[in-house]
Amino acid sequence: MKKVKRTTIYDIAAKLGITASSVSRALNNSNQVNEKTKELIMKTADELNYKRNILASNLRKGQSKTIGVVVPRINQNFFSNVIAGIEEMTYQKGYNLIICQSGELHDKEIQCVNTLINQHVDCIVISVSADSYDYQHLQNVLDHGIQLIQFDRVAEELETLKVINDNVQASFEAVSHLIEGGYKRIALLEGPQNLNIFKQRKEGYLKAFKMYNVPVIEELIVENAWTKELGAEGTRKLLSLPNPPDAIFASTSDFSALGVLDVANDMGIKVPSELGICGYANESFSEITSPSITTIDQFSVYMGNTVANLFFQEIGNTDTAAKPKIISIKPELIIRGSTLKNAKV
Amino acid sequence: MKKVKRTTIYDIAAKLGITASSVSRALNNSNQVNEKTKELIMKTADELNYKRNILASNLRKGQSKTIGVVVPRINQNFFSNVIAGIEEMTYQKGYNLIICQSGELHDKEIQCVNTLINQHVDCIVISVSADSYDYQHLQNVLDHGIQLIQFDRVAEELETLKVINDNVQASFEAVSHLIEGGYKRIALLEGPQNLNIFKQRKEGYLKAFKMYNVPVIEELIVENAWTKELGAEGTRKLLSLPNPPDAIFASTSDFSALGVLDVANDMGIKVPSELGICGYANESFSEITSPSITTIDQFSVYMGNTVANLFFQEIGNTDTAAKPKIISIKPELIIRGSTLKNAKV
DNA sequence: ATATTTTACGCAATCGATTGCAATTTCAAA
DNA sequence: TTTGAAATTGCAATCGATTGCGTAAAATAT
Repeated sequence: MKKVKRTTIYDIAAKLGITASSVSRALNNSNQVNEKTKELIMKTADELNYKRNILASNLRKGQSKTIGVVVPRINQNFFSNVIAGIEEMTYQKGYNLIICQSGELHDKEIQCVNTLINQHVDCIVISVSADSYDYQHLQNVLDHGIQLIQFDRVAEELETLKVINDNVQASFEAVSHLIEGGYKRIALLEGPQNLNIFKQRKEGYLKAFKMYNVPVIEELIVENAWTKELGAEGTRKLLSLPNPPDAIFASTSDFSALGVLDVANDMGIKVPSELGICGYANESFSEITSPSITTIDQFSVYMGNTVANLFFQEIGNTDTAAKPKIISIKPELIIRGSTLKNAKV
Repeated sequence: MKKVKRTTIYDIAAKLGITASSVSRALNNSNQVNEKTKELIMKTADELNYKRNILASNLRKGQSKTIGVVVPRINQNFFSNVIAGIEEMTYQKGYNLIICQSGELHDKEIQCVNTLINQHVDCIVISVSADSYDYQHLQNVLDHGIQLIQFDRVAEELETLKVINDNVQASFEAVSHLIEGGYKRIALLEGPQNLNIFKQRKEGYLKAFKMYNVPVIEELIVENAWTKELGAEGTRKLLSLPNPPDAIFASTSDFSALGVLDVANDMGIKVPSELGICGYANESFSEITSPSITTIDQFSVYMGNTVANLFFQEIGNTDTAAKPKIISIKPELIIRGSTLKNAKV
């Protein structure tokens, strides 16, 4: 690659016999520079193919107009949607996004966060990884005076801005739907309980049982079943119980629900008449399985939008005493074939 | 958010009664600073919670250690996988990724590219949007001395580094598979022909016909059918022909193939016995439809890896005369139920 | 024509890290 | 003890843009 000397404001200034100050002011559309000169400068800048050096500009101004995003995996539907949603909003305002993936690893997450602090980003947006056990690195972000916004998977004990789904409610509605549909023995595939979201989904599950006065059966709760494979494994165990469940709520994801469906098919168990299945996240495929899978939509793109807007709202806000905001988005239960026990399909 | 004065190398220097020069050298692990002082500096830096200001560093060094990525949509499986693949490699080398989405719009794409030039990124990685009609903005990237890598959807006339799929070959194999499977009238759902990838897929389709000495039937080629809806629409037209096809190659995507499957199901046409279906891209759902859809895997994550590695390889290379490299990845035909005409399923 | 206010522009410092060159110190060889 | 080389450290310029302060020039008022 050939080294090209890029044109600076000094080049423009030299060509016009003026100072860089005026050029800078003109380019920033300051009103303390003559209209004629301004036009001239603009024209020359264009001719010389000038592009402002953001590094220099930001260094001087002490900001970076950059937002760092840390997610477990970029190529996971939910996260890529949230990122798309963030980008949509931030792009308009001239902000850039730096994206990192933690790969669900605590150490890598720490590295990512430190990288972003180094970059002097104006804000860090994060959804913590599954094996995060402490949050010193997030506290560190705050100590550096960097705005921190957590979304979806959040460390609740940290007082930061948060954008979350109301997992309890969603889960509650899903299980209520199963109960009302006539299912009697409803199993739960749960995720790592150190993640708030999975804890909340379990909470919603239990809440529904309480509400409908149905006793909870411990053996129907399967830990750590948050992939397709683990979901399938859990299902096999459940279905070979002397008294197997007649519905399974795969609270971790649609992938896990897919595992359930696979096993049911293998074992010749009819869905939804003999076994109801409910997933979580409204992955695109959940609509096209047969039967299609009842699931919960999290409005992920909208969630991204919300995160971005929250940030912009806060930078305008100098009130130190303001309490950290928590925005909760209500997910929506999407009822499909897999939970329609009594319907004629 | 409270304003926090961040510690600089001058703070460290002052505390130790030495110069910033030495601090800088120590932090860069230069060997022209005494081991003892170095240790002391490191320790103090740590105590003061020092983080290097990358803006200043990069400004001075005239680089940004940042790679810009422009894709039509972040939250599209293929692209988010490529991005994940790029990130995997670049992260290790201390590079950051700035992500933009063009939304398939030419103008937004230009804006994105300009933003990235402003940012003084070291490299721009791009997959052009569907309605791009000229490539002045890409030429502009080169004129600024910024490395440019195109992937998947590329402007062929521009001499840049490219990482592509061998679409012709993949398409050829897919259609050959259909022909050999006993399908006689094979239709093509094609995408916008201004995108090289779709042109190539059509080429592969035609090539297979030639190879097997099968005449091409123009009425079986449907333009611009690259979403699920358009795919469905095209399929309806095709199947209502006096002499309908017995196989459809949805060369644009699995989504389009899904549209085909839906219509076939609606019309009571049996897949694969009465109608064969082949998609493109190996979306996760293609495996779980019934029947599962034969498709083509593009090794998207690997493609991202390749892009990143290509970049790192090139920055070491000062040879101006070197010709731009084109790396072609061979996709793989994944045969599934939807094209097994004669198999007993 | 003179005084006063605007307007437009220049000067020079600043943001924080890096680096070529010079100066000083250290240490071993003569 | 002197000398020369090597190892450390300091000085000061630099990257490019921004901005407070000051001044000259132009515009307005007296």
